[in-house]
Amino acid sequence: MSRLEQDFYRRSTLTVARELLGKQLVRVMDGQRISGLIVEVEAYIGEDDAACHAACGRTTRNEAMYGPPGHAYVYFIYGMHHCLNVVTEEEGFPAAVLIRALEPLEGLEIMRRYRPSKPDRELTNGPAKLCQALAIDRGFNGVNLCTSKVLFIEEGAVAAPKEIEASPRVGIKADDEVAMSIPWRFYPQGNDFVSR
DNA sequence: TATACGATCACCT
DNA sequence: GGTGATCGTATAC
Repeated sequence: MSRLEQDFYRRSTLTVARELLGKQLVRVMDGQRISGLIVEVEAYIGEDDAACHAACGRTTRNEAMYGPPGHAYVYFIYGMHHCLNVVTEEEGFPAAVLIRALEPLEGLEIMRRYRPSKPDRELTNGPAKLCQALAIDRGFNGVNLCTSKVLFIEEGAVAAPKEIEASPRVGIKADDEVAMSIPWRFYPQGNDFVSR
């Protein structure tokens, strides 16, 4: 299966977000593949996007978003959770796609070990859950997904979904009418592994 | 140095 | 449907 090249990420964030659906996120641990199909994403684009971490300008936290496309942006939130993003567009422009949910494919037994006493459906159906299942933490911030041996994205094993739903993003401030009304969350119609 | 809060989850009712 | 956990980061003093 071929890995996505940097040119894939160096495009409009909305295009990258839609096309990431159906691709395969792969984590390699001790020579073992842990992977899943990407089934839910959200786009965060530029300093004008109030919901984007870069809305307040460049800081040490969101540094990776300003970096070259195809790199990971991993941040820590709520004192206990990690979330994984993929940096898009040209270097210097802050934009990224948040990976919100996966459909588990390989390494299920390892995911279950990291998420004890959880049914398979809840292994990776949320941004912090999938990081837990794949053992992704801030150490992966800035990793180049085009060259890394332990974290990357491949062409999906199945055809890209045809029917894509778009809706407002989750978890952003309710009083921000503009950010709330932009439908930049994408997922395949009727997929069982999308978060709620 | 101190404080407030967040792109969430799990568990309670 | 509501709330507590828990801490890095940004911002203010």
